[in-house]
Amino acid sequence: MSLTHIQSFVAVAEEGHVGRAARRLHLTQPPLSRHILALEDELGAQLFERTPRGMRLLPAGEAFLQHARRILAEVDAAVHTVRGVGSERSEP
Amino acid sequence: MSLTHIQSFVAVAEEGHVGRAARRLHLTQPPLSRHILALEDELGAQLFERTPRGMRLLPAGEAFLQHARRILAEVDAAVHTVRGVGSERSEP
DNA sequence: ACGCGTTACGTATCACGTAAATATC
DNA sequence: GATATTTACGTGATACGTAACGCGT
Repeated sequence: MSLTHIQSFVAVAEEGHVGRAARRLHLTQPPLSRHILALEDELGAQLFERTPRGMRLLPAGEAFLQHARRILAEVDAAVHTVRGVGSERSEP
Repeated sequence: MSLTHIQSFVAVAEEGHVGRAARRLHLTQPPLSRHILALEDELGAQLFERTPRGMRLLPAGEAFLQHARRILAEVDAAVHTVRGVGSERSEP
């Protein structure tokens, strides 16, 4: 499991479409599709239903989405916090 | 930034020692040391003070540690949740 | 036939481990 | 000189993109 895979998952979940998500992430479809397959394989559960129109979240996917968003938010918070603390050298 | 780097950081923070953390992670020192350096580079802040006895957390490192633990806990929760939901196929 | 996701495959990048270097006591 | 981290360097694994495929409408 990697943060990249999680970001990919969230993008596909939000777009409901691998192609659009790929463009949003500045990536091509195949690697993005592989991210999702790797996640599903690692979790041992199908996260999306493949329809002719795109990708629909399954219950397991909805559950994962909530955690995925919190993970990414926490990573963001970590970065901002450290950058804040890190710049506290000598106050101007 | 990767989950591996974050795990490495937590291990070093807890052990205060790259060598011990490396053994705990079943890894050698060099890659582990590089994980920390990569994190510090990416965050633009020094996380540890290098002493002859090992590694001591700096304020920025302490701040990051809290977030790091929450990230890893959230990842764990995500995995367990999905595995739980995923096994709800047809109840036995 | 079209639009979607996936698989095949070749190449560039990344990440490891062994070995050597650097630094502090 | 011993113990700690870090850099050098060679090799195996990863991950991308292009192209070809499979499937349903």
